[in-house]
Amino acid sequence: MTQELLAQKIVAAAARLFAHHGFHRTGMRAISQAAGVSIGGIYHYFKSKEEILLAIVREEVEARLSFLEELRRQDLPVPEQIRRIVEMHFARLEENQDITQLLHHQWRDPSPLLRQKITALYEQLAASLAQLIEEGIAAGQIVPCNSTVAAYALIGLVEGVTQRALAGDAVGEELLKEGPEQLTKILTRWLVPPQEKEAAK
Amino acid sequence: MTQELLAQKIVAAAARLFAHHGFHRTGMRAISQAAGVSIGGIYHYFKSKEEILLAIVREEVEARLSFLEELRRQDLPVPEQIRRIVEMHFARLEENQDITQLLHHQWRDPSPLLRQKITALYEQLAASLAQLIEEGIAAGQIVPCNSTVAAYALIGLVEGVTQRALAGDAVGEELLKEGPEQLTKILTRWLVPPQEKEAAK
Amino acid sequence: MTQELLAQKIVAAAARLFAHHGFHRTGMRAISQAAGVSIGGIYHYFKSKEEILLAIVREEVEARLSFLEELRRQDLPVPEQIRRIVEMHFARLEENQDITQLLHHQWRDPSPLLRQKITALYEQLAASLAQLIEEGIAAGQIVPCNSTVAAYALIGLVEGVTQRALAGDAVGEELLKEGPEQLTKILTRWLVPPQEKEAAK
Amino acid sequence: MTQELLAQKIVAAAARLFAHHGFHRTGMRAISQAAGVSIGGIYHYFKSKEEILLAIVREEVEARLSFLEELRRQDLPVPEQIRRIVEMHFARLEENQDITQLLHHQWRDPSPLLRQKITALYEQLAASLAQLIEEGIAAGQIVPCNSTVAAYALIGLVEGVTQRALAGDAVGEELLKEGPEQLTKILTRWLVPPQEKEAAK
DNA sequence: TATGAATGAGACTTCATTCAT
DNA sequence: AATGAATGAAGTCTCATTCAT
Repeated sequence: MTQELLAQKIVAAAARLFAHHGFHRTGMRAISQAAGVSIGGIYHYFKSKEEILLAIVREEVEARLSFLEELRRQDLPVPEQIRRIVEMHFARLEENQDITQLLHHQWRDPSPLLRQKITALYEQLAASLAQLIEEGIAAGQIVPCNSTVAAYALIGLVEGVTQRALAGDAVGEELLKEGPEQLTKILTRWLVPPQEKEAAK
Repeated sequence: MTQELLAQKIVAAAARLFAHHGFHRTGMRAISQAAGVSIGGIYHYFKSKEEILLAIVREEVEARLSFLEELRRQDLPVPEQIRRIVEMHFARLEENQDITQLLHHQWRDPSPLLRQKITALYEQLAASLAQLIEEGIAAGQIVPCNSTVAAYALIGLVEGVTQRALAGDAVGEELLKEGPEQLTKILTRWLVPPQEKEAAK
Repeated sequence: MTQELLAQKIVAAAARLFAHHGFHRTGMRAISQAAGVSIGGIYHYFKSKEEILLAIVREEVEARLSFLEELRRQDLPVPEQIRRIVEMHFARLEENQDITQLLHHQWRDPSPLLRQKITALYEQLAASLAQLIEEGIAAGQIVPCNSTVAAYALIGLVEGVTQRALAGDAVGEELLKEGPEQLTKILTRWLVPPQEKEAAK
Repeated sequence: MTQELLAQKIVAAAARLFAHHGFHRTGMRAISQAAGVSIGGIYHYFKSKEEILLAIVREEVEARLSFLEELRRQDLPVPEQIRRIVEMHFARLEENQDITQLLHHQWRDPSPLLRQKITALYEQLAASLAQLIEEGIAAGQIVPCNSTVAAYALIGLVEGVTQRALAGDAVGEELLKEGPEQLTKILTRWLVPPQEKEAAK
């Protein structure tokens, strides 16, 4: 219990520091101080600095995967599901900027082995989205297209906006405010066939 | 003259190494060997390692900006311009994966000061795209929308696919092959108003 | 009782690990796992890691000292006693390579204080041997010589062979097989006066 | 030139420290200070701390090997050759205690890989001695015996005495003074056949 | 101009030891 | 008595940068 709390504190501290200063520019000393643990203490919970990053990403990916699964159980129309995914993304963004920021682009930095592991995690998200899109196509709720391309395009589309939104300046705030609505519109135009749009009205 | 050639060699070597191993994991020694210059020699052309990265990004951003400017002079319909931008992106991808890969995501790694500089460069691209979109809206060639959101969404959309495309596996090849066509379709559905689509036929 | 058993297990585990990986390269965690005790548990029986090594060496030295004492009580001719010492060394070698290996050369590794303590133990062995040799000289069973030099030469002679014998390769096996007999021959030639040799026939 | 001098200084400093405090208890910081170089500087000449030890041992082994080769060219009787080897060993001992002390027993401490490398070097010495002994046997100058056993026994015999001789106490001084003569006597009795002994008179 | 030896701060990680439970 | 989480000093090594040549 206490142990898990400590691990949580380490992860939280590391996520914040990684997001602000980057993975390499964040030292174990900084993490240990931010988490209120000794340096050695960190190594009881994580075998290495890279493992901390892996834990952060894994946690976040798994949260999203279970969100997707739960969403799917509700049997909503696929366009509505996608709308909710975008909403979730922005909601999570506001409550936890650090980790969200980390999730996407930090994984170029570490060692090849870790990059590979993180990519594998990330892939699960894309695969899950691709499957969702294919189901939508089969149900006539989404226009036929290459679902793999679409999945990565969808992820990139949302990320492209959220990344910039987190800069903390005026443009960022605009994107944060307008983002969800605008993106939903874009996605509807892109993904939903005309007759479905009519029906959606 | 010789100097500029050497600087080019340094930039090329550094770009390749940064893209493959990351900024921090690439040492000056490795760059100097790959470029065939002495370590001291590098410091005649670049004040620091970060300046090399800055030069790489600046060069690439400027190439794209001048491409955009040239494109604009041709007075094509905006959707056609966007199509060509996507094409250009993929073309450049194939001929120079390293720098393209670098352009987008490496900028989390370096120091805050450099990050800021690179972000500023990057912003120019987004601003230019946003302006193009607004012109398209004004001309009725693009559906009305928040041009800033749209610009970042557009960039992210393309990047989301190209990032994954560069992994070098089977999925990557599929994306590389299908990407341009699929993305053009997506963009047409998203950006072009129905009546224009008819006209485009 | 249970305590002593545990202490024995710790000593045995530590001896094996020290012999295989060296004193410094063996961690308390490794010892605790190999002995099936918790780290804290080890500290109930030994004040420090160095005390474990000291205990190992002390035990081994004392075993040899009592062997020597018992041998002396049997009133054998000195050359025969020496022959039995060599035999004992090789016998112990086969049944407990680890500790034998440790006994001789590990003592350079630890701290000055411990080195001194181990050296003192070791010295007892040499002194005992020197005394035996002097008795042999007095009895005319051993050629006159500097008994101190002879004692250390004798120890080194045997160790030189056994050290190499423990490498585990083909040469090692040869030495292990030929060692006792060859060494006995060498020692006879070296130590026993001609007339005694005749008598020994 | 300067470079080699610096490397020599590093080796000398490291040898002294390794001999006095042991390999593991000697830090790179200590070596750098003792050698008057920065820590980083050491790494221009040696890839790692272990490479320093390897260089020390290699140098010493090679010095002895070339001594042996040169000795052999002089076509002396084998017993005389062996006498000179013992003399050389003691002479080198007095002029460079540190390295001599290191040569023999430090190699249990480092990593398995290094231990293997050092053992291989060491083996050359033994092989060279064994060959010398076999030549002596063939020439009737040495009593027939297993030359491998004899070589390791010979090395151990000398080492056993010199190791103890280096302790710096009264016993050590005695061994240092009496050693060469006593050992030569021992070796003559051990190795030289009776008729040769007569002849040697 | 060009070199690369030298610097030394700082990186990650290990480890013997302690102590609250 | 027994545990093992926690400590933090010290370990080896890397690296961007400098400067004498």
